[in-house]
Amino acid sequence: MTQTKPSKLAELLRRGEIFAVECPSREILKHVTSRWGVLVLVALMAGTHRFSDLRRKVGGVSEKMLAQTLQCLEKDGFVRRVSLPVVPPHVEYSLTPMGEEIGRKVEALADWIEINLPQIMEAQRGA
Amino acid sequence: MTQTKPSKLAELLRRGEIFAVECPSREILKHVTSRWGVLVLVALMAGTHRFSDLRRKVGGVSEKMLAQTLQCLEKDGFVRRVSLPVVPPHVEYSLTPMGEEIGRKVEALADWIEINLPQIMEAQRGA
DNA sequence: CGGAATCCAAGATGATACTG
DNA sequence: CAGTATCATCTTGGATTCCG
Repeated sequence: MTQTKPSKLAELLRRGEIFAVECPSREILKHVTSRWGVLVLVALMAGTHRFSDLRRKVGGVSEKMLAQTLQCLEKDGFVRRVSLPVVPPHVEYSLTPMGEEIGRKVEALADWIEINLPQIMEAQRGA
Repeated sequence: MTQTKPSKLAELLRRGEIFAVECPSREILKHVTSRWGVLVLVALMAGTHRFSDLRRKVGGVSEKMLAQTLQCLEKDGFVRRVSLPVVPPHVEYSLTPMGEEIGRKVEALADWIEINLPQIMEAQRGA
């Protein structure tokens, strides 16, 4: 394997690996585009939230799924978890720099859908 | 219902309805961010594909899920299906103008992940 | 070739109860 | 408050088979 250090350009040209079954990107994509992952990222784009704040904001999420989603996003390096050692417990969640970057992409997608919802609904009927 | 025609600005400011359980956007978001929805949209960004082309390109997808995903995206108005009445059957799938728009958002997300995968993997270990 | 239909395994999600 | 643990359920996804 004569493998030179992959340049930024090479990486940019390497598109399409997501189509491969074993591509690690698929896992990340799965986390980020999961039912609650999307909403949590968008919610955190507005700033730091406590666990219960997020639970209230993201309608319909259960404690279990919120905790699980947050742990997952934290492990991927998108979410920062700060636990203040007080009683009662106080835990703050915010986006890391990477989290903000990917959050922008996700938010762009969500916003597009919200804005174009009328056209989409129309297309659904019209077709 | 004294409902004035919602201005573009009003729509832009209406962010956050996705957080509501009953928001219709959630359904669309679900279709678009589904396991195979993302990959099909990105695949179709490269141009028209036949069913079996997509099946080959999108690694790991079963016939059932591909068909289901395509129908769903077609109903939402993102995918155009053209069936040529020949034998053997020949069916072409492509993106509608709306599909291209949302496809760009999805692709941007997928590309970001692929490009930043090294950093993500590093963060996973480092954290 | 491009599906539709069926059956079944696996994983995601939810309600509830409990804990530091 | 911020979770964890457990169990029940509901949805996804895949293998297979059949059809125009």
